[in-house]
Amino acid sequence: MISNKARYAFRALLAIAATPEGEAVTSAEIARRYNIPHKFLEQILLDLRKAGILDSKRGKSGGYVMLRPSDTVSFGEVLRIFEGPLAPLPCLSRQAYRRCEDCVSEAQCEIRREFGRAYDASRAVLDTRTIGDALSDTPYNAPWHREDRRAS
Amino acid sequence: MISNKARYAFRALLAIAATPEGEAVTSAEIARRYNIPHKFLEQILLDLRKAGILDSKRGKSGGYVMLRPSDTVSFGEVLRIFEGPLAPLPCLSRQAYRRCEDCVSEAQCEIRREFGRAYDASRAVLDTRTIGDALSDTPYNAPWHREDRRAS
DNA sequence: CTATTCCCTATTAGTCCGATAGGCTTAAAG
DNA sequence: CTTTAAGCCTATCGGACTAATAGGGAATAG
Repeated sequence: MISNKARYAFRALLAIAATPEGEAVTSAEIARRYNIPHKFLEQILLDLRKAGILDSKRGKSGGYVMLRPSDTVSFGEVLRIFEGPLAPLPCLSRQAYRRCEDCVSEAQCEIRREFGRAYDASRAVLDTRTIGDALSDTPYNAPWHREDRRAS
Repeated sequence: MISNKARYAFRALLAIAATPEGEAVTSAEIARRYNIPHKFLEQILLDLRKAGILDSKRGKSGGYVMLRPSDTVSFGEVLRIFEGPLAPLPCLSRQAYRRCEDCVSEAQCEIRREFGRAYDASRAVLDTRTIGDALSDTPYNAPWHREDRRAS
């Protein structure tokens, strides 16, 4: 299960990305629409701003807007901001690699192999799909349906 | 990241499943081989026994053996014993469904849709691959390579 | 100048993780 | 029948994290 914090972040991002260009959304408005504790949401939006995803305007008629285009912000990126590394094992994380103390041989570790597969599959979605995709409901091209055009 | 507890459980299961039929493995032996705190491991093996996956023999020359064949025990099943529901959102769990309080319309929820895809992809590995597969290194048939023989 | 909105930090209750501890029960070996 | 090696069971505990709550400070439009 992902944390409430991360889920609220997605809720807010989708709302902000869905509003017309140039128009700002306030934290209070988002909190009201989705029943999110207001002060809690403020912290979350602050994190998203510090991560360079949102921009904010203070004072009356202030609020939040996207800093980067919504189709450059993947679900994986946002998730990592609030949950840390997504890898199921420390030895599978690139950004936070650690050896497992109970591992005899990483190269032959069955646990690593199987969870590596699960992680790859999960990442194929999370690191590919963006907030923009989700909003426009761009059909998801699962790898097992995807025509791979890299080669030609 | 999965918990140490779950990782130790896999380590133990793989060790037990890999020993010749009829031969029991002691918790002390496993703890020594993999640097796992012994008393902690005991609790884990107890959980696996209560879940009907392992059988145990007490007293001198006792130990643990598989109760069910190792190729009927999936990674997903074991994971659920120690981590609870694997679904990334409460509204995606069949065994522990809960509505998200910040959700306006579940049917149109973009978060649910995208995480549903990630969950499906992950489950395609975790609920398919078994301890037995992992030991024999049965090649993983990713869905995007798999020949589907259901229809004919 | 005032209302509105974002910005920042501290605190807190509760839960979970990762062990550690201590003793009880069972059973094979001598 | 005693010893010894195993599993069985419950309690406890420090530390980290989650999900808020709280209280104000700073900027800015009108």
